Amino acid sequence: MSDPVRIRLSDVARAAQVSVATASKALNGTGRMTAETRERVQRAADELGFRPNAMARALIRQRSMTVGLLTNDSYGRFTMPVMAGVAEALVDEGISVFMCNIEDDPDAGRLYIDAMLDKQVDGIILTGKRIDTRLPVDMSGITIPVVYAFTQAPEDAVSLVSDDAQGARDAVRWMADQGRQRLAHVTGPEDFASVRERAGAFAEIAGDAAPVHYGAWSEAWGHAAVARIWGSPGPHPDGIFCGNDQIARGVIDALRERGVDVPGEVSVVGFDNWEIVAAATRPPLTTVDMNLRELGREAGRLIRALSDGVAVEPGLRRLPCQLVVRQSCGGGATE
Amino acid sequence: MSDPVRIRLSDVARAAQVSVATASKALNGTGRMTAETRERVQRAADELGFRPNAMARALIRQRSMTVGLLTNDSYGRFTMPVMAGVAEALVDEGISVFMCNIEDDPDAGRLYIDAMLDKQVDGIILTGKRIDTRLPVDMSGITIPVVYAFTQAPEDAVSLVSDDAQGARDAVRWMADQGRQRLAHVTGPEDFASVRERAGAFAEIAGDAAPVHYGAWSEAWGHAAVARIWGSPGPHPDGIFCGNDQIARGVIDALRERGVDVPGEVSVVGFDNWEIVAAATRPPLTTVDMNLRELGREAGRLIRALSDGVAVEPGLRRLPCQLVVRQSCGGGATE
DNA sequence: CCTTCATGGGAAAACGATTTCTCAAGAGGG
DNA sequence: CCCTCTTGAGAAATCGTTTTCCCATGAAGG
Repeated sequence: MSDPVRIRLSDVARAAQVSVATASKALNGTGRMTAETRERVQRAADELGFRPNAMARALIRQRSMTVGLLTNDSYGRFTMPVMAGVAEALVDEGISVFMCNIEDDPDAGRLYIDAMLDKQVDGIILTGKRIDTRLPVDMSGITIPVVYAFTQAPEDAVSLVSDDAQGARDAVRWMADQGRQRLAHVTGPEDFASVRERAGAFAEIAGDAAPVHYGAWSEAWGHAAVARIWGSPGPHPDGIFCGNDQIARGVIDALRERGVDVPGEVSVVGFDNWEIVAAATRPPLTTVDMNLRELGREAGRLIRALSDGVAVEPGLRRLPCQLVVRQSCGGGATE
Repeated sequence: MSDPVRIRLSDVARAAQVSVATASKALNGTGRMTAETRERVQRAADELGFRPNAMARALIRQRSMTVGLLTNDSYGRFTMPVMAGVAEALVDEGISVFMCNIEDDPDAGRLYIDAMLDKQVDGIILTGKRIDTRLPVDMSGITIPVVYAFTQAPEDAVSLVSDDAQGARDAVRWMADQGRQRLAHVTGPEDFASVRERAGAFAEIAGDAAPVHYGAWSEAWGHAAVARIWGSPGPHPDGIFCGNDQIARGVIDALRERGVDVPGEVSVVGFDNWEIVAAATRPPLTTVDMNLRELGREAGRLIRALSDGVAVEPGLRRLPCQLVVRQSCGGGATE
């Protein structure tokens, strides 16, 4: 019941009858010694269950093997996958991640950044819920590596976003390939960069004459948009590309309520691949996945490279999105 | 452009013309010295922007001011609020949280637990997505404080869950108070402890004769349940308590499609207060909030107490849920 | 036989704080 | 005038590693 004391390197050294210096070198594969000595130390370490104290190691190596992840996405919709990717990319190196949620509070931002700096993190990844707003933190004067992932970044920073335009193009092209001729776009507020980007891509494929309806990021707006479109005269669209999955959900529900068949009469495609929404629509939603996990993985790799001193070209990197085909658009698998 | 060197305590000491020992004591408010000296050191520290190296401090104090948070809820639905609460409770003490997601992978579990131990965390909080399954990690032999929050715990552990029975009772009682007489319960799979607990509470208030329909945690099941109930003869329920918000959403949608007015003819109450679902139902959903953030806060407090050596009674603590009244049940505010 | 050199291993200085002693100086008492 | 006691401050040990020398030893070469 006594506190099972932690085994120190000196304990291993004593057990193996060598000095701590030799023990350290043996376990780290550095220094020169006979194979026999190295093995003896290894064995002793294993038997005693030695685990090096990361604090002591960090102190001398000047590397804490820790990175900070700051987000303002309290809901976790975007952050959880990014974080999973980051962790995945770094776990093999024994690097762990400190996650902090600052919810748009600049004070919390300062507080957490300071805490990270005090803890000597090797790098900071900033991530958020919106690609065109910055986290309320002042990163000037920070000398450790910083990577921006899915949040707005200064020009000269290393940053990562999803290639919304490509994703949108793929989605719209897919509808066109299904033979849809009269396409429409129902999306969120025009002041979101991702809205403009997706709308631009939509126009690129569907033509400048194809209507774009701006509104809110909600199911309610999807409903309202359908009411508006079907309420006006003229031929109705046979394909609707939605700015996100919630809007798509609203659109599909509204169409069903009007007796319009999806995907028979109208194809619908969403954006985000938010499983919980996409899988629950009737029919299940064909939508664009932003590959946030891969984005997180890349962020992790970049942070690692940077803190290893590898030169990394600054600037914005766009990572490809992927169309996930379900049934709301025809032509899909029967998932 | 040169690396703005970090200020060390020795720099402060030199600037204030005292020894590091005195500087340390001055800044920590310990030791004996004239007020003038203390202030001088303080001033020097401020001017230089001194921030103590947490690693060095942790090494000697044997406290890393860090806690680990392990979860298997990759989606973050439950973990994000818990984590926010934990961070909130600990940030004032300068304690940060290491978050790791193990997604039910025992290898990842071991890996992350070891990483936390190596990093000398002062405690570990285990949390999950389900109250009646354990995380796939072996906690035996762990000597630092452990708190279980919203996940199954050994008998003699300190653990925290939401009081689902109380939440369910409140919800059902609320429907009864609205004059609903024929109550039904549509819920998830019977092998979930929370399903049984909520169903038990339902029966307690609605009577043992009131029907309980077990199924899946999905919208689809909500639909199916309504089809089944309304498909059979006899008077239909005028109040449906649902096992979670997704089921409630399905139920409400199905009722609307049948032309049954909610809340006019039938009241519906959900469970979870998953904003994104609850706010999008038509009408907005009255539902039970599990107060996960407060649960996280309490977990943080407990971990802190434990690592301060305060004695904490082991065992299960149930934290109250709260009914959030919207419009799906009548009687509510007009939010 | 003497010099040089490679080799295995250890002593000790870091890393940046905290904490325990120790000590000089001045105050006060007899 | 001497002794004791308080007070302010510093020297040094410590936390648990890594890393840089440095030193024996024995082999090889002239």
